[in-house]
Formats: sequence, C-alpha cells, structure tokens
Amino acid sequence: MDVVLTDREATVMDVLWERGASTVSEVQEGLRDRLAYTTVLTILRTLEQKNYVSHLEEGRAHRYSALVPRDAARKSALAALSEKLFKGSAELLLTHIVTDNKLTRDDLERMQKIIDDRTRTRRR
Amino acid sequence: MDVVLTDREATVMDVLWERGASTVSEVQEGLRDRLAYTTVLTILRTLEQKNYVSHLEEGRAHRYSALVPRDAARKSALAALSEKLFKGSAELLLTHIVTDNKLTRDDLERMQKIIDDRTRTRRR
DNA sequence: CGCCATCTACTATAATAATAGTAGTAGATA
DNA sequence: TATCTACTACTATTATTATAGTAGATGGCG
Repeated sequence: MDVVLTDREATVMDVLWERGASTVSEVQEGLRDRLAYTTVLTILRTLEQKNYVSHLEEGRAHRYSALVPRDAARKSALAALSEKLFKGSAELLLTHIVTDNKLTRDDLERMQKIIDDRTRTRRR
Repeated sequence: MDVVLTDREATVMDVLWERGASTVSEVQEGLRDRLAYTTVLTILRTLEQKNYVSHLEEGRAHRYSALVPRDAARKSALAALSEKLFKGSAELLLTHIVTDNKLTRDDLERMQKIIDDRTRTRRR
C-alpha cells in the first residue's frame, strides 16, 4: 500500500498515531501550529478521502482514527525519496545518513549495533 | 542552503548532474518521460527562479547548469523526511532502512562496512 | 535573400495543498 | 422550551505543480 502524505497531513497523522482515535478538537489541540478548527477538519476529510483515516460518529462529533500504520507511511516515504534522489539505492541513502557530520561517534556506534542485530536475526 | 525539489524537478536536476551543463533539448532527451520541449523549459525556468540552476547564452540557445550540488539536495531531502516522519531522528530512519525485508544479508554487510569505515575516520 | 526549423517568452489550465470562512444542525443548558 | 454553542458540510482563496500551447525572434540553408 502506498502512503503519500503532504507535510501537513503528516503532522495530523502524527497526532492520530500518538494519541489514537481523536476528535477534530483533540487533533487541533495536539498540533504544534495553531490551525483553525475547520482547517483541521478539512485535512482530516482529505485524509479520509485518501483512505488513510476513517471516522466513527460519537454523539455529534466524529472520532477519527488512522487506517494506515505509521510504519507504512515511513516505508513509502523512504522508498519515494530513494527513488527520487538516490537512484533507488538504500545503500546510497544510508551512506548519506552516516556521513552526516552532525553524527557523533556514539550515534555511529548505535547504528552499527542496529545493523548488527538485524544481520544476526536475518534468515538469509 | 535548503534545496527543495519536486519529483519532476529532481528528474531534471538529475540530467544536469549527470551530463553537466545542457541545453533544453539535451535535458529533454535525457529525461525518461517524453515531455514537451516547452514543459522542460518551464521546469528549468522554475529551477532558475529558485536559484538551483543558471544559464549562459549559447548562440540562440541557453545552456543550463546546476548551481546546487546533488549532495546538498540529498541532504536537504533527508533532513526534511526525517523531520516529517521520523521525529528528526537519523537513527530511527536508519532503523527503518535496515529492517526493510528486501535487503539481503549482503546488503546489510555492505552497510555494516560503510558505518565501520565512517567510524574509523571519524575524529571524535 | 527568403523560408523554415529551432529557441525563448509569455500565457494557460487542471490538479492539489494549505488555510479558513459561512451556514446550518443538534445537543446541552438555563 | 428557547437559546447558545460545538460540530459538520459546503464553499472559497491563494499558491504551487505539472504540463503544454502560441507568438515572436533568429540563424542557417537552399
């Protein structure tokens, strides 16, 4: 499943992923930027149209919940970026991450471990 | 410097990065998708307006060249994605890459080596 | 030297994103 | 029960993206 989110949509999905099913007001409160109530509602509608969220009636209000898992969104976005600027190569992408000068030796060691673990649990 | 490219813009920049300075026709030929000449021109204009490319007159034609290096675009895009879906964490991002099931053991080992090398040449 | 092909400049259009206002409804409350 | 207020539905606006057409200029060729 391909999950394509705009920046703003991602921030809204984040609220749903973090808090779970939420009403429009709750999402609005959960956002860092102060957006109009109707703006938040519009975004949720768009997301619903894309089938990324659904809602249940709850009294007069609607309670929205994420239909797509965060990981799916992450995976899609990574794949898209890799295609767009890294010739579809995960390795090239990783190389860019690890050659980032902001990373400390500690960061690198933790990354090392992440790959280590993965290599060990990998079946082939 | 922040380099934000749309998908299509990225494919055009790719041609410039690969072939070096090119005329509109050359870019058009270098693109996988067959776009109208004027479409390619329009995209180059947009990129010029964003200061990502510049051009020199060459006879009646213009020869466009990239002003931003590919690495800068990659870095910007990675940072943006990390912010958007990975809470700004490079590690989280990396974790997602390496847990991708499409990666073979070989891929992982090469990644391992990339980090190894980086760790060794790292000053702190 | 006149015409044609090639180029740029300008304009256009449909789609999507980001943001929000207005109208109308229905539950809660005084 | 009448009113207020929170909530959704619908509409609107501005910006950007993606794509391309038309007009006008110009250089090369026959």
